[in-house]
Amino acid sequence: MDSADIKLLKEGYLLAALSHQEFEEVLTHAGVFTLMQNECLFDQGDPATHFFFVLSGTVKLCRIAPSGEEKVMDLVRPGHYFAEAVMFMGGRYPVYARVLEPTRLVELDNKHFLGLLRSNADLCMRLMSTMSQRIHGLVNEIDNLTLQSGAQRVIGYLLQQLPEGTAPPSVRLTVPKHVIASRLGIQPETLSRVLAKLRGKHLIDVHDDQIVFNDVDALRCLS
Amino acid sequence: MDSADIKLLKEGYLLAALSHQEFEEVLTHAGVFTLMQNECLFDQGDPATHFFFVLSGTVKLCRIAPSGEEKVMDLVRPGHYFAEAVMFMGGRYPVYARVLEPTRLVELDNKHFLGLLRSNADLCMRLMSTMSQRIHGLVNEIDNLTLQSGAQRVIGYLLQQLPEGTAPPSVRLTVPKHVIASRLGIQPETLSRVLAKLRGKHLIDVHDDQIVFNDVDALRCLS
DNA sequence: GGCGCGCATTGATTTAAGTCAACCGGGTCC
DNA sequence: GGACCCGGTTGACTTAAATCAATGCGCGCC
Repeated sequence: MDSADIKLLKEGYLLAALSHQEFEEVLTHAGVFTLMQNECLFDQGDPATHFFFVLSGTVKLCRIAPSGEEKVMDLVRPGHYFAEAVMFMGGRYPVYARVLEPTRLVELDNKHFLGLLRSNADLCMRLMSTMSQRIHGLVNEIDNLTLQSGAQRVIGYLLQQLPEGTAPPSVRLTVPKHVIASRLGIQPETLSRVLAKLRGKHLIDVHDDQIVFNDVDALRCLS
Repeated sequence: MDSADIKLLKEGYLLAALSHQEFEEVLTHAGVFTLMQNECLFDQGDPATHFFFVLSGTVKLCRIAPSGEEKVMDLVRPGHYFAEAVMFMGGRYPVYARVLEPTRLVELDNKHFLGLLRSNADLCMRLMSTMSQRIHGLVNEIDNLTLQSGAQRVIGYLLQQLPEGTAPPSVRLTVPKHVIASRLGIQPETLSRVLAKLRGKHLIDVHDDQIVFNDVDALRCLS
């Protein structure tokens, strides 16, 4: 773990609650490692012993239906945690985790971290805050899935990816399109058609994984 | 608040972490009141100042789409909390709350409770545990919405309502059917048709809000 | 180069669920 | 009693999205 990594981890919202000494202690209980493209971190149902922080790369969290098809529940990017809530459900990961590209991760030991939580109210507050945000995100997700059309979800997703103040406004899709489709709860074909339609209306231009927005406001009011 | 109420509240998982003295103090900051059928507790977007515990009755938590249609996010029954995660999102309720029948509630003051959390690690642990369960529930919900058919969701819901070891196995729908439909993300007509179909296959019998299961195992393997 | 493979796109078709409309039975109110 | 409303059911029809199938394209590999 180089100094940039440590900086990223330390500045992540959660651990900012720790004193220098506590942070050092966390490091002694933390593992750092790299997974290669498509490697699996844990399977749905595996005993949950750690939670994770992404240093670089992308992690895909999925559910699999009995029928075999999979639904991407979340895509985790550098600077974010995942599976930290599982720590309290005592048991098993409710999703499986796989990386989409070479990905470097920090793993934090649940047992040790629970001990730390007992002695640090600030840390508790921060963890509760992140969990609460996650809940809010999931509620929004359900809202989207039940009250919005596929096209609206696509537009919402694109706008969400849009960084602040770029001109011309554009996004780069960093994950394969079929993964985005699953993330949005639609089929790849449907995603393709939605993008084609938006292109037809000259609201966006698509060049491979690069999407240029011609009229952000118009898109906003469609979502 | 009579002694049965106090017992229910005290035995609810969350507050069991409190000493007798702490519990008494919580009571001094807690309000108890009754809402009549269809009364609104808070609106989506209202500033969140309290969270709640249901003593009796049923609370409906909803989102409203721009189009005006609503999606029931959750139905909260006696012995359970709601809106406790909102406490950390600083701000506003992400759903609106309305009661389906005369309902008695305990309201707990966010500010005071946050203070209590700072001084009581056990309480933190319990709250994190309930939040984590909520997350798990929401993940399952998304799974259901994206990977299962409407019929499967109906069956799953019915089985979930089924109490342990009743013979003959049956459930009583305590909320109007159109509310259940919205809860499941389908239209009332669809719910009606699914039930009719199950009835046609002699898997269940329906008499108004009473549903008798003729073959629980067959239903289980359909869900 | 030629071959195969995976991903994306496009078209044709199917299907699950939504929409629209009619009807029924139970409750309430005049 | 009759008029009304509300919730649920059922039927006819529409529609959004899934499915199936064909094609194209980039890429690695022998």
